[in-house]
Amino acid sequence: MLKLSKLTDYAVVALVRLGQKDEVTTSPVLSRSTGIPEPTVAKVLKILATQGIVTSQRGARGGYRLARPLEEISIAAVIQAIDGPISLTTCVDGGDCDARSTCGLGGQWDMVNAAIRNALSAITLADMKNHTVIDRLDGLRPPSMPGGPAATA
Amino acid sequence: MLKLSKLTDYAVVALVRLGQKDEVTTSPVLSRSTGIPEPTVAKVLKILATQGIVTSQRGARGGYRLARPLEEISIAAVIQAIDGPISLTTCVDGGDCDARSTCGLGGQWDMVNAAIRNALSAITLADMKNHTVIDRLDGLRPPSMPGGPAATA
DNA sequence: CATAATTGGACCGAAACAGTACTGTTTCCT
DNA sequence: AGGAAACAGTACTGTTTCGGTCCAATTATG
Repeated sequence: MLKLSKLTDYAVVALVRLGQKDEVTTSPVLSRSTGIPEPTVAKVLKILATQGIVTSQRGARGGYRLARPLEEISIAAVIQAIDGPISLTTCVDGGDCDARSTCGLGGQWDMVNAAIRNALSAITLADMKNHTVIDRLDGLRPPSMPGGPAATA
Repeated sequence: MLKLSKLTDYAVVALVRLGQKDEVTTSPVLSRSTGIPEPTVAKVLKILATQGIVTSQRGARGGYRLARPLEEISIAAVIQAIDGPISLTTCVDGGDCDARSTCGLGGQWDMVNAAIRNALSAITLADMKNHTVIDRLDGLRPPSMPGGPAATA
């Protein structure tokens, strides 16, 4: 369905919440303030810690803290941290595409991937809080749609 | 992994192949010329037919034909035909997002969805054959990256 | 030094997906 | 008119991935 996992959704919510206070926060606290089930939010934070999105402090009085301010964390970074690399097809690099010869289109999907990555990299977590990104999104639209081909979508 | 289904990949390959000849083509022929297993390519074409991407001719000497030229079929249209609507989160419209109150960010995901849809609508199947889309993709990049926030991805 | 609190990593069940097979309907050719 | 070819629809099965849970490693505190 081209939808990202629910974990990623949780991650964004948790990260935005984390960005509101610049202090270490534990999983239980984050669970209560976001409504996300405690084990789940713990898992999400764990993954984000390994990816360097948040820093972790183990032991008593431990918790999590944003590694960077919200403005410097793109949606693409979060998605890549949780869901893995953004590559729409398996036959991008080193994939097991055995029909490469008959397929006709060599690696044209990379182009599509790049387009999506661009769109996702332009939106930061800070933008998810306020609506200030809309102006910038207008700039993302193609300057002219020759003949109006893609009007189907 | 934010990857689209393999069926969609097959669909693009089959459609591009269909666009090379303006004549009805059967599933077996398409299977041989693309390397996609016959039952699978048949399934894909069936779905595409119901979505109006291709037209079908039943009976002997039947087969499939593009409903529109490749230039007028966007990647987004194909993805939506196979994988369903492009909506990254379940809490977009009428979703079962029960944490809407504590979630903080209302429906900010719609913005992200729109960005992706834009990127995907700007690429047509014809672009998948030739590399001519690159110029237009440059236009998709945000005009200015203030402070370079999303440089992470 | 012992204890409690908290993260880190491994495990397991469930749901969605890809792929396949079968049956029915329609159309062309003989 | 009869048979063959090809699409249409449905149902089934194996696999993968996702979401969630549990136990072990680590550290501050008293």
